Amino acid sequence: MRLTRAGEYAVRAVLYLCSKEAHQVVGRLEIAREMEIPAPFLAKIAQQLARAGIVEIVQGSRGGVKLRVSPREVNLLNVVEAVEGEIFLNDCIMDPLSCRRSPFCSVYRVWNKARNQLRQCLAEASFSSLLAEGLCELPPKVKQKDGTYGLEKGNHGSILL
Amino acid sequence: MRLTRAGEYAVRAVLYLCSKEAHQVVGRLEIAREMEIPAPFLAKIAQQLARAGIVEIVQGSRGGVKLRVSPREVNLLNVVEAVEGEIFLNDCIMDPLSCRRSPFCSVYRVWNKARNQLRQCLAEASFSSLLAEGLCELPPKVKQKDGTYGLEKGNHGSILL
DNA sequence: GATAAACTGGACCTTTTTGATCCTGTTACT
DNA sequence: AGTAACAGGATCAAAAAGGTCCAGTTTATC
Repeated sequence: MRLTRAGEYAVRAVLYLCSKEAHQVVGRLEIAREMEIPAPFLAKIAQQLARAGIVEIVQGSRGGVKLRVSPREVNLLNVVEAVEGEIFLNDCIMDPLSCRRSPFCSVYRVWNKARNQLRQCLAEASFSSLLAEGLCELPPKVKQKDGTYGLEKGNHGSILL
Repeated sequence: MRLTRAGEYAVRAVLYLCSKEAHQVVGRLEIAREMEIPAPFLAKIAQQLARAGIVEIVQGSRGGVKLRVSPREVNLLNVVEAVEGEIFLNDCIMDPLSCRRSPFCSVYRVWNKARNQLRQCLAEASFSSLLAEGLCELPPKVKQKDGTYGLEKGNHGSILL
């Protein structure tokens, strides 16, 4: 009942991209370094985010990843479900046939409510709102000329979840 | 991000016990048979429920499991957390030190809200209310002389999640 | 056009978790 | 005393999580 590392890394990566200028291509190694994500693993995660239409992967020299949607249009639910698959909480909701009584079961109804509530909560958290709240930094945010928010080169973990 | 089999079985087992008369000792094999739970696995689960104070295990001949609390006093959250451990949804909430910025992180705050909401939802679902809503059966419930609700011998899955 | 930088997709690997089973010992009813 | 039933630890297989590696391909730049 918990978010996987892949899900966590995906959120970090998208958060980093959102802190950059729109449609800017960012190298995989840069994201991995700044957000403390294992670089080869990030490659897999980026592919899943690309399949979900959240990012676009640019091949070749000077390639990398760029955001395909605006930070206002993407939320925690999108990103988490892109890498973890749809959230169901339990088997009888994922596959109602796994339990013959599902539609009539009071327990089923509670889980279904819990699931809807959880997905709603994550869907309400757009990345623009997450960034607006301070980017997870201790010092007050300062917009810098490269478009990032107070991220020094080599300052690992300035944006961390 | 889903309930384990152990969690599902625990809910089934407690639901079955709640459908019996108060403090009635029910054999492990009976519960396993009626609720379609692997019997040796149920032994483990019953021990966890006992450690959590939800049931009491009666040893010796004619032994088994009995409820230690009333169906009004036990809810889905109690039972699920008894076998799965406390629900956290993600690592940074389980262990705030795993991420240096947790208290200042907007993402952390969203997950925390989601977690509280989920636990609240499960906590509101007492077993007495779950039973009141119909015990997951298709036919209207009929109280029988053995204290169960419409469970015929060998009618597997009359109470299913 | 050659080279180097960078991603692709699949294969592979290790560790942890899940989902059990089994066996010896103990408890308690008859 | 005998037997029914649980305790608790050891064990085990399958699946998922978490990652790594490599041969191949794409693209910018010299």
